[in-house]
Amino acid sequence: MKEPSFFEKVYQIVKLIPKGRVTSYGTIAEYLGSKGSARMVGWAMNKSLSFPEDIPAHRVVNRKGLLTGKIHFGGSNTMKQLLENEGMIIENDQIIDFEKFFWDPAKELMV
DNA sequence: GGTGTGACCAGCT
DNA sequence: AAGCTGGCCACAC
Repeated sequence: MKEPSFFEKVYQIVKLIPKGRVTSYGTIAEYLGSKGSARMVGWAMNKSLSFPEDIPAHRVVNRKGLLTGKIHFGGSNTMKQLLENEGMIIENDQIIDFEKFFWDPAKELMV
């Protein structure tokens, strides 16, 4: 059988993100072995919105903890609402204490 | 089948 | 110091 593509791996990682945690595109890309493919991760999220699967794309933000992808959630602050619903604080489209909520797969999955 | 794009990141000018 | 380009891989037209 075929191995999961970079694209598929991204979904696996995102779905593994625990509630109340967030991660960045570059981190996922780096974890997959392609640090420079950070763009692919975000782009994969865009497609995930069209997929019937439950991809918590709102838990994935950029390196600065900025909700760069909220625009694709409909242009509204839907992404912000989801994150706040999980117990985090968002201000000016930016996650407060981003480092504290940061979820690193390389550390969490690697035990 | 080639070109362009894409929710990024980091380095160079 | 800040702005911009390059790079990565996969999909859409």
